[in-house]
Amino acid sequence: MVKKGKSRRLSAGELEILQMLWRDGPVTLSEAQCGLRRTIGYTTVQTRLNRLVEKGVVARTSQRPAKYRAAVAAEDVSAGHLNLLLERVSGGSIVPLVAHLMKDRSFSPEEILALRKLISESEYQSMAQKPQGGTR
Amino acid sequence: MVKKGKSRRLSAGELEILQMLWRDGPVTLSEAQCGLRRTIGYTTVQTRLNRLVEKGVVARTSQRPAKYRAAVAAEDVSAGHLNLLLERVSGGSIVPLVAHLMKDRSFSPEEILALRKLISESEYQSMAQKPQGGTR
DNA sequence: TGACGACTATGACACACGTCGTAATAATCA
DNA sequence: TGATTATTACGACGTGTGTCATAGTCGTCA
Repeated sequence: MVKKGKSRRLSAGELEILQMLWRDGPVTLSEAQCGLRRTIGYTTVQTRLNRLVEKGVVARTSQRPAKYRAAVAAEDVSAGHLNLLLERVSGGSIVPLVAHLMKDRSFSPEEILALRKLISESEYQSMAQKPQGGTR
Repeated sequence: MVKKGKSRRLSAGELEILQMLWRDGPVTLSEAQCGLRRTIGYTTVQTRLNRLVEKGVVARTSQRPAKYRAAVAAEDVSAGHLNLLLERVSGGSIVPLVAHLMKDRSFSPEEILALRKLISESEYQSMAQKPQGGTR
């Protein structure tokens, strides 16, 4: 189990780095710099990466051109942020959040299907765990 | 039209204040202090609120016991954060995000229904318009 | 109208972040 | 092996945020 302990906050800029790490996998410093959308100084990237390492969310190899890789899963971080958002804004219910996500956006048939599947599965789970509703 | 312009970042602590404002409506400073989960200093709340006012996300009346109220809608802020999260973590597709939202959570039949309805509506929209996408 | 308490303005301090420059160290190659 | 280049370590600076103290202002009531 990863030592999450303090569950430090990650700032927007740190997420920016992490995002690239998730997308591109382990990279060296120079690769990291190129991988970013914006161009920021080489040592700036270095500093950010180092701070991320100190926080334990990024790991670094000791080979000479050191490689950096994300040490936390994107899902974990996003889940944390999502839950926070959920609590803060929707009072815990996901429906308004999903509504917002779907608003002004169009989806492929595959996505529609995937979403339907998610709901069906969740419904099934609910019935299995709380079987007081009986067959309806 | 509200001057949103820069759409400044809101920190976690600022969201904490905003959240209370959304929940409790216009409050005075002392009410605000009581309204927070944690107990923090009176003048700390004052400072935070003032900074929020400077940023334009909170409005303040000029009556003597000044009342503070949120000047941005919860939906706006949440939408902004959501889109960011979406871009950063799911590469733009909402399916993984929704999957995460639904994981380890159970829903009432009403919620299931609401979610289904959302999907159906979205599906209908897609078929009706067949647009070249791009919610720019 | 003067005192008391509530409200407000202002300033201060520490720490986290974003940004980078410069010095030190390792790798490479003629 | 010495010079050149890539990589790394370290430090610095400004701004934003979280935290609060203190002093000034206003309202109210005896």
